[in-house]
This record gives sequence, structure tokens and C-alpha cells, in this order.
Amino acid sequence: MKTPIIIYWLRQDLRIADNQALHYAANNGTVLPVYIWDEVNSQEFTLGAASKVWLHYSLQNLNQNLENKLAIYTGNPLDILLELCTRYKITQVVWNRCYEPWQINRDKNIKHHLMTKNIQVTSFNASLLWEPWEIQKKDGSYYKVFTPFYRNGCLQATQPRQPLAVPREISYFQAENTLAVEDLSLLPTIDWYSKTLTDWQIGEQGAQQKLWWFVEKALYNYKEGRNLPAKRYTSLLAPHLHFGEISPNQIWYVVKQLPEEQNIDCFCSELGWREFSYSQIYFNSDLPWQNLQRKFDKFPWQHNQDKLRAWQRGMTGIPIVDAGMRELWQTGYMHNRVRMIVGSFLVKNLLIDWRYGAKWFWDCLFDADLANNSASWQWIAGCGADAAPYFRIFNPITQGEKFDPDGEYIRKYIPELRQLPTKYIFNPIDAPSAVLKNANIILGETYPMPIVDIKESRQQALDAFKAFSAE
DNA sequence: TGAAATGTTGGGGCG
DNA sequence: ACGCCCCAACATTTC
Repeated sequence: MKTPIIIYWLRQDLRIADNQALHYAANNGTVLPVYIWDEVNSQEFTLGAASKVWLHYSLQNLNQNLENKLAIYTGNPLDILLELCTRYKITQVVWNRCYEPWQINRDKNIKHHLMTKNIQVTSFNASLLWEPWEIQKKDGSYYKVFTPFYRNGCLQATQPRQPLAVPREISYFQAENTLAVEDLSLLPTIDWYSKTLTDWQIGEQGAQQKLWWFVEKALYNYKEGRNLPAKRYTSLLAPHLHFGEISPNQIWYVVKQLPEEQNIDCFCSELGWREFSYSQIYFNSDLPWQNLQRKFDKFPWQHNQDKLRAWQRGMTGIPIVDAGMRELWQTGYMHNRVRMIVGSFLVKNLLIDWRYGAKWFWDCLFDADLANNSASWQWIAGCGADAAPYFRIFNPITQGEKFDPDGEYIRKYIPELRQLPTKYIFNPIDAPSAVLKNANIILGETYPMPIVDIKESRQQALDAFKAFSAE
């Protein structure tokens, strides 16, 4: 056996290619790969229900790729790592860095404790193109606007690290008394997920397949096509990226090898938005719950449980909103354009606090990511960095007409509206009663009446904004 | 990665 | 041929 034994603690880097920590451990000793389900430190940021499902299958896939040597535990990582070090006389631990504030605190603390026991800790960056602290303005403050962040910050900084290959040879150490993935009980009791999982191939190989599918079939039309929820022009890589089944570096260098053109630039800048989210949460550890623009603390959010529930269940009476919310509920995913529409609707038409939206997304999305979720909700609410101004209110009817022109997406998720002519499908209350009858629709019975008047609620939002900013 | 209100322009109908 | 009105179509402003 190659010595020494090195613990490689996995977290959101569930892959073996382009994996800095694994690479280091494999080159310098025998690898003891460890995954720890940690609810002790995550508290209210414990994975949501959908993410847990993804994690379950991702861990299974990872374990296979690690020759079934993954040691699985549950509890406080500090205790578990210390115990392993003592039991097997291990003096070296490596990991790839995580960037959520609670993770940073936890890892700092663990590193400190391990080092006082003379255990060497080495960490790497395997999930961001640029370290958050590397992208700062000349005066040392962090960027608050995306375009300069990306253009002057990221693109002027050192090029992202080139991806690493899978280590040629890995010698593993098999620990005793480890749990199986099933023992973590990540799957819910009610099986809502197995039907939708056929659309995804969870794990590293699936992530690579998705990347190549995207490059071959969708990237050429990304810039325009990514706005059409009925079509497949987005990469669908988000959940794979979140769990580190693929690294942004692997994606970056695959697309950057292609002849330069605007679709590629547009796609790369979306990876830039991901970096921007991580920058925001790195420099504002309270991003998940605190308005970045503190004046929004005074905003008179409405607390309406019924409307919130109608939104969550896709029963608002606004078809594009309901289609999106039902896609989310049924599939653990929602098209990005529609995420913006439903977000705008919750915050600006229902006047409900963005944190409720963020919480729901957190629980329902396979790709729920604390940095992206928090930053994006703050963006749509208007209280974030480089945010949409509050008065920029989406009209969900117009948005439907623009981006789902044939009503294909709406019909897919709202079967009760399928027979309605496209002309009326974006706003059924406009349809003459004969048309409704012909389509077998009784508004208020087979499909809800709108829970708000779009025009009125827009005006209400503008008034509320005006009033609170005047104070 | 808005939408609505308001302003401007220019072609065509018509007396 | 001219002035007047109407109204798309587009541009600008405002929220």
C-alpha cells in the first residue's frame, strides 16, 4: 500500500476528473474518500427535498466511480474526521473548498482543530473559475455590477485553471463501519421523483453527456433559444454543476475551444453570473436572508398565505406562471426564463417577500444553490446587486406571448387549457364564453380565475415602491 | 434579462 | 395640389 493514507473529504465535488484534491491525494498516498452528511452545521441551509434526491443518486454514482470505496458517515464532520485520523493514524486531510458562508466557517474551524492535532490540511479550488477574493476592484472593494465584474474583473484576471485528467492510478483505503448511501435516508417517502429522473442522468458521466449534447445540439442557438421554455436550448447543467459532477473549468475550456461567436460568449457570461453570485455571497455572508440594499428592509411585503400557496401549487390563474410552478413541482426543475417570470410575479404582483420564493425554490429545485438562489431572488426583487430596478415589472401575459408564442409550454403543464386557442391561452379571461365552453373550460372551476389583476397589481407595486422610497 | 405612456413621423384618405 | 385628420410604426420617456 502506498503511504501515507490521506483523507479526501468530498462535499460538492462529486467527480473524479478535474478534481484537484483527489489528484493531489492520489499522487501523494493512498486515498480514503469520505462523504459526511452534515446537518449539524448546515441547519436551515440543509439541502431541500429535491436536492436530497439528487444527492442520493449522485453519491451512488460517485461510489461506483471510486470503486465502491467511498466511506459514508453522518454527523459532525470535525468529530468524524478526528476519529478517522486517530483510528488509522492519518496525518493528512484534503478537500476542495466550498463557499457558502456556513461552510466557510465550519471548514475554517475544522482546519484549525485538525492542525492543532498536527494533522495537515490542504484545500483546493475545484468549483469556481476564479476565487471570489481574486476578483476585486482596484480600490480593494468588490464589484456590485455584473458587467464590470465580468469584463474588467474576471476576463482581465488570470485565465481559469485548465482541467485535470482523471488520476491514472488511485490506490484506495477501505475504511470500516461505513454507512451505505441508503442509510442517509435522502429519498422522501412519497415517490414523486422517479418518473422525472428519467430525464436526467445523475452523476459524472451524465454531466459529461449533457455537456456534449449541449455543444452539439443547442449551443449554436443559445442566445435566442435560451429564452424559449418549450424548446431545449439551455445547457441543463445546473444541477450537475451544483454537486460538482462537472466543473465550470471543464465546461469553459470545451466551449472556448470552439470558434468564437456570440452564442458562446453569451453562454460563458452565464457562467460569469454564477461567479458573480458566489462573489456576492462571499462578500455578504447574510445574502440568503438580508436585503443587500438595506432600504428594502422597510418594504411593506404582504403576508398572504393563500396567494403564496396558489403560487406554489401553480394555481394563480396566470397560465405561464402556473406552467412554471407546476414544472418545478413535478420535475424539480424550471426553465430559466420562467424562473424570472414567476419570481417577478410573486414579488411584484403578489407583493410577497422574496425570501418565501427563495425558500420554495430551495426545497423544490434539483439545482438549488445557495449563492445562485439568493443572488437571483434579490436580483428579481430589486434589492440585490445590479438588480432589476423595482419598476421593471414583467407582464406575465406579454412574456408568455413573447417566449412561448405557440403556447406549447403552457399546454404541456396545464392540460386543462390544452384545447384553448393560442390567441387566448396566455390570458383565458379574455376568451369569449363560447370559446371557453368549446375548450371545455369553466373559469373558477376547471382552471382558476386570476388571483390578482395584472394591471392593478402592477400599479399597486409601483405605488408601494414609491411610498417606501420616499420615506 | 420590461412595460406602459407619451411623443414623433409620415403615408394615405378625403374634402 | 393642398391642408387636415387619422393612425400605424417607431422612438423616447417614465415608472
